Amino acid sequence: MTNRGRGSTIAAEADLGEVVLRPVRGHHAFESCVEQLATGIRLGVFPNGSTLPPERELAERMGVSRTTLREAIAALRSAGMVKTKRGRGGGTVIHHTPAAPSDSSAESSMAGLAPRREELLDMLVFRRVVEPGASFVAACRDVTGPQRQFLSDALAEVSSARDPSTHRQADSRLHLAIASLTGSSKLIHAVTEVQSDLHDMLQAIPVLPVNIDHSNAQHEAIVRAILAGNAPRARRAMESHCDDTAALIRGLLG
Amino acid sequence: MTNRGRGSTIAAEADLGEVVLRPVRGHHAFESCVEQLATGIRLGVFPNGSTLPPERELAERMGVSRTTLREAIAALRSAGMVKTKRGRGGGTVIHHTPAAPSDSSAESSMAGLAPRREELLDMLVFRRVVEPGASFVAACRDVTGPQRQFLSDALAEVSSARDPSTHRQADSRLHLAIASLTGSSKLIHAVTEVQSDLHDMLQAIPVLPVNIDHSNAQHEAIVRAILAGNAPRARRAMESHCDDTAALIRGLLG
DNA sequence: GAACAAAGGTCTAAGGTCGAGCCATTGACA
DNA sequence: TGTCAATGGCTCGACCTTAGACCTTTGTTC
Repeated sequence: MTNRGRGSTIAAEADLGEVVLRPVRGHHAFESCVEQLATGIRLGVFPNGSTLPPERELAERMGVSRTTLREAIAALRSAGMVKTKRGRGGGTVIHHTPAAPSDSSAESSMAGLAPRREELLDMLVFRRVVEPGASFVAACRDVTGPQRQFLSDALAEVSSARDPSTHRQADSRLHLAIASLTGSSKLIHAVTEVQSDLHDMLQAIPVLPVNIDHSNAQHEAIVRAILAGNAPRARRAMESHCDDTAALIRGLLG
Repeated sequence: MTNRGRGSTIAAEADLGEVVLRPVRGHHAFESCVEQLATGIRLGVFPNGSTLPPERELAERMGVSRTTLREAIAALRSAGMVKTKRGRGGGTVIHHTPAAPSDSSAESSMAGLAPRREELLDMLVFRRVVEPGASFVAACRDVTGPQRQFLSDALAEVSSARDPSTHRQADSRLHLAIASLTGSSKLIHAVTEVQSDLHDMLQAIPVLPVNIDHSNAQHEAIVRAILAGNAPRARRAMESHCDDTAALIRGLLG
């Protein structure tokens, strides 16, 4: 496209123009807000019963007008994900609704994700780079006392989670906790995106107890390596973890 | 923020809400278009004298209305970066303007980047994850004949670049070429962003011939490892390369 | 030279988004 | 109990963005 047989003597690089240009923004501001907040809620970043920041503050942090943010919140409210109370001490309260039990057939559950197949496969590649990278960086950091506690708590929550839904959330939180230790907002964002897609997929498939046990063992290895400051081992452990999840998902996506 | 002492029994995770929420979109569509196109031009993705895709097609690929895209192009035109010709066979032609020679003092050149200091340091962390990751993935891929040629050509261009400006562009193109071998649009985008920031910095500092020689040697090692399909070595080589550039830049940013 | 095709140039109506101000409700505190 | 502060609820005008249709220019082809 960049070169169409005239004007340029360079042909080989033409492909770069193809791959570098990308949609300037996926959706409208409203949709992005809904998605970001809903993701935060589903991933358990905002625990059940907790309160969102005030609208004015949230709007500013999300770089969006209060009008738009309010529409997004209204959407969440009509979806039953939050409840709003006015007045001082009021606010928007997270109200986790138990995930509607999908029909237990893996194929039909994954069917809804079929249109996003390419995107999701791409995500798995991207994840295999950023999550191990984040583990590596986290292990290089001087992790302070409270942060060690934060990480250990997140690990304990995953291990002790009873039902699949709770486990899913705790899993996401652990991965986000690791990313947050890096202190890099770009890395954190990359992991958040990845976890959001991953969440969609893993919630759509029945995860066996055997998978969960295996996953928990890997989580422990990752956290141990990070706390020990052993960056290469942290990365390798996370790589194995990503590879195993990816294999499971690729198998189902075909 | 997420929890303010009431409503939630969980306090430790409150931080996640802080770090996960992020601006929904950096700028308006118009600004993003300008930035993306200008970046493509500066990085040499669109070689001098080449023609942009037709407006209608470009608009669609960038997910933006033709009106908006046209405004962006008008901005580039008034900045002297492109020239437009009407009629069949016409189009928007890239017109590289020689970079305005900055005053040769490194401190004063970097001064303009001071407001972005945090962002740029973050970028170096992110880069150290995504570029080695991209090299790793690229080396895992079955690189076809034309792709091998593409990569080799990009390498040759960097090595043979005469002036600093040409070298900068060829360098960016090589890194983008490696990323494009992964076939992952998320990875490509991550590398594009990183290279854009990097470009701003490296153009602001005087790069010594000694640095360029060193850099060229590293580039060759990276490309060799990728062509040989040696993923771990490709990653290690790219890590060294990133570390060296980062050390140079961190030193100047303070 | 005439017709066509491929580009950029222009216009309009409809809707999204913003920012800013003001209102309404509620709990905290003097 | 009365006042205040913090919070969500609402409205309005300005601007940005979109989608589509139509115009103009220009090279190609017959």
